Amino acid sequence: MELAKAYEPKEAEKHHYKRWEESGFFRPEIIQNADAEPYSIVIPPPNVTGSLHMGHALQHTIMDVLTRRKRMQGFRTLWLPGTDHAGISVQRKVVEQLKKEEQKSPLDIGREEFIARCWKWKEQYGNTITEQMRREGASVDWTRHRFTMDERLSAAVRSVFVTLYEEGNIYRGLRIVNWCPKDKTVLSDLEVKEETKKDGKLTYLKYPVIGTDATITVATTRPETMLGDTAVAVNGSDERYKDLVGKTIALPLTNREIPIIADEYVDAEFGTGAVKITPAHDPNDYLVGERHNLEQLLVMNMDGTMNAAAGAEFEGLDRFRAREKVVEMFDELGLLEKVDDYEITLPVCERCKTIVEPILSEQWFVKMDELRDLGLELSRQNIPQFSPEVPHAKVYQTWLENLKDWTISRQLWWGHQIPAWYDDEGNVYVARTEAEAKEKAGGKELTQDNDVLDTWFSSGMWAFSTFGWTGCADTPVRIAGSSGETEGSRRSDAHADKSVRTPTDLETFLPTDVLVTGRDIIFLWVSRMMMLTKKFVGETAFKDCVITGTVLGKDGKPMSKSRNNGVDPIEMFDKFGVDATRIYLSSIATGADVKWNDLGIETYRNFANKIWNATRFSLMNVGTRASLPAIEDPQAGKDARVPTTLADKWIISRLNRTALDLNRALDKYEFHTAVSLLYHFFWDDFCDWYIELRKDEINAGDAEATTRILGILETALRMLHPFMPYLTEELWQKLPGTSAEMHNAAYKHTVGTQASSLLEEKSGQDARVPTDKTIMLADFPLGDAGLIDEQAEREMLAVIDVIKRVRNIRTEMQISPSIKFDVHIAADAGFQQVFRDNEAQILKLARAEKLVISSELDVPKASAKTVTNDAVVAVPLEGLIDFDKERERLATQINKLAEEKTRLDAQLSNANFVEKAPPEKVDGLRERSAELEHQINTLNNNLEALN
RNA sequence: GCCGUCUUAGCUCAGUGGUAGAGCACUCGCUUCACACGCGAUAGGUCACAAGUUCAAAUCUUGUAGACGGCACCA
Repeated sequence: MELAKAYEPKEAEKHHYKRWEESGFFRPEIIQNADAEPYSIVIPPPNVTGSLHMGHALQHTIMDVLTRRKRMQGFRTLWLPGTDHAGISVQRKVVEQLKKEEQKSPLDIGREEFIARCWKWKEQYGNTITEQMRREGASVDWTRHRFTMDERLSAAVRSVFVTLYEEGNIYRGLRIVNWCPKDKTVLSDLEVKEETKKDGKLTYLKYPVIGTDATITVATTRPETMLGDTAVAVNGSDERYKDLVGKTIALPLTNREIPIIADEYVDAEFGTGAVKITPAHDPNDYLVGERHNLEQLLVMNMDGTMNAAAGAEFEGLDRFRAREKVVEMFDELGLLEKVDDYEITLPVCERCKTIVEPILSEQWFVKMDELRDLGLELSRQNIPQFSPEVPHAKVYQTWLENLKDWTISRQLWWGHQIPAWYDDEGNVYVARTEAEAKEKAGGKELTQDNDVLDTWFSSGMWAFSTFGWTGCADTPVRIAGSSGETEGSRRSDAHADKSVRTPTDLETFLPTDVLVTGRDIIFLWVSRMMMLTKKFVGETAFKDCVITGTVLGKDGKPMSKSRNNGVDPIEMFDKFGVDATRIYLSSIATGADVKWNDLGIETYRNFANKIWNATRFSLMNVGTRASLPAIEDPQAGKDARVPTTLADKWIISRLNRTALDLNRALDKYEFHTAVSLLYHFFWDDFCDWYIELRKDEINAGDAEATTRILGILETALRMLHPFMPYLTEELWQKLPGTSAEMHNAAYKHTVGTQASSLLEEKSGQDARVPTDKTIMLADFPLGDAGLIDEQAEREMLAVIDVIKRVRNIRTEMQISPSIKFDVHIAADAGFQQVFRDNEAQILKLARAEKLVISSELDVPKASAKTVTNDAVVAVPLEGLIDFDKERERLATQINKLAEEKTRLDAQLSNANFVEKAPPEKVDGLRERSAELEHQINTLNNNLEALN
């Protein structure tokens, strides 16, 4: 069998995914074992407006690694994909499109038509990311793809809303909210970010006090809001203003009179100690206003212009223009005290960066007390278990403890319209459907609330709405809902006998096993999913939560369009291959930020090529052989052959050790450790040593050696598969002896039998009969501690040491690789045997002519000598040796050993150390010190012998 | 203001009480019959700084400096 000289990722990426998907390999239904333990992950649904970025690539890789490993282990595995309707993002796209193509505004075409356009947009452009996920190799079950505005998911949203409303956990109220004048919608606190403005101004305005000549000075960063002032507040204990409290101010530019009040909120030390109070435009002023029963005067429109209440001179002016004008007019009136430069941080809209206006507005809110307590209760039990735990567990809990009510209405059209209807008198009826609402209203004509729900309201239900929960009669309910006095579970009794029907997805896959996401949405999404799932299904949404780091641009800043420092994953796929990109992303420490660096990915491109070529080598002799014994799995009980050579014992030991460590690392979500283990096992142990050690036999066509290497390789490919699915499938397919018989027991007999009918029944699609073998369903190596052979590893190390020391002599003595020389080794009887048994290997890898093994060295003076932990090695170099160089070489080596010995001896001469350190530690050092002394003496003798 | 993270070889990053690691780059040598996306051999670090705890600190504690993140406030 001939393979190309270099791995061509695109070739492998072309056909495997389609086959996997069409064969139903991604579906949990393919499993034949009824008792298989489920393993499930729901994807953080990307925005339909989105296209794949590095953050997705990273998270998807992690999820796919987890999913593929569990699938190979025979779990009933589901990774559920989906997309989010992304309210504002889609709406903005469609508004832009409408303006550009038809010069129309949403109002021109009306709500219904606008929403139709949004759907159209979604159909047309919303698949970008799902197609890109196929390229990634993401093994998601596409037949279970969900969209947050799917009919059933929307029904679920309405159920949750209605229930929370009926419980009093959702209310409508007039509050100061974050308003984005550009998007013309309210934003939750989490959607508001901060921007520091160095050129801010603090303006000091003088207000005349009626009945006196005095003025009172207030400072403000938003002078235009003075038009809505309804009081000036001072601290009651502030001597300066004591006499003014209770007096009245003639508010300039208006003909209003406002009181001077005393309130503890005011800090006498700060500014002038007097604060203008604008209850309709500032959250703190709002609270002061409530305490003092002040009028809430709204002076701004929702588009950021001033309204009629601001006065005729200001009406219609943009808020920033009005600001200038207020200052100008105060100046003209002689009431402008001063304007100071002032660095200020302003709230801005997360998406459009427009300065957010705090404004009084009637909105819907979720009262978070009960939900918060549910979340906190879990959090105290370490649910979810964050990886990495620091700092997320603590930050998450602290955030929950300080949780405020959640503004859930949004002034958009695209989204879940709030299921609340109003009659002519303004009475509200909350119901799942308009019909229900009408019934409640006694048949009155109703109009539905114009607003839609925050996108995160529906995302927060993702863990259960995706599994079919609607909260309605048809919800596939859970059997033993622990909290479950929800509508859904109450209606469940009729179907509650699990034994007589197929368990629903909700029963099977919730709680999900792990959530993988970025830290930016821990509050927005993770927390809400935890709380809502607990409340409505009585379950933990997920047990573990892996928080990935951020892939930064080359400049160390987060990738963004404005910085133009983004790296497109698709470009990386094209340049280095999907598998190289995946395993590189996996090699980043969990949770750590990393600066993008093409060199990192190149490392793994090279690694992929190394794997390709190791396979190429392993297969080279296969084609010429008529028959080969079946390859066997070199794990306990799976390989009947007893390894005879040291190299075999050693590589089997290393393989099993690697598999054990690998699984341990993956269980702890330490993907970078896993990658490092695989990289070094494959490259160092397998390629650099094992292949080289057995090369001659393999080239000579030795059946045992050829089969053995294929067995090791095959197992390694399975370990690598979750990280590098395309490459490993491509190569595994080419290995002789691989077959569907090697699939995990849970998938045996899947091929061509039950699975196809099952698939057909479930998906309704033309499920092709999967007659082919696939590494995807092969057993994931777990490793066996019983096959770790400490002795073989020690002996192999001795052999490797000798080879390395001889190579070192060759290089240091500048002896051409083409020149062969004799090698003398002195060692104890045990190691003599080891070296004798591996003579051919040592000869080959040290490029030696002859090996002389004895208990005492007997070599001419003109020899280069060296020591290992287990042997003394000499290379007679008559005519080749440069004595000065050899002295230098020996001196360097002695120095190194002596340094170590000095350190150790210093420690050993410390009575405190000997007394207090663990005895095995002390003994270890003593042994090492003795060994070093021996080695140094040997080298010193050699050095003297040269003189 | 509060909470937290980071600072390790030229670069990008692992490690986290017991002799400092990787990849890449660098130096030297190899057209060795799987791979130059390769092979072999070197070199390179008082683990930001200071003090403390400990027999032992890069690792724990405190402080300092620099980089950064979250939350709150911002008259």
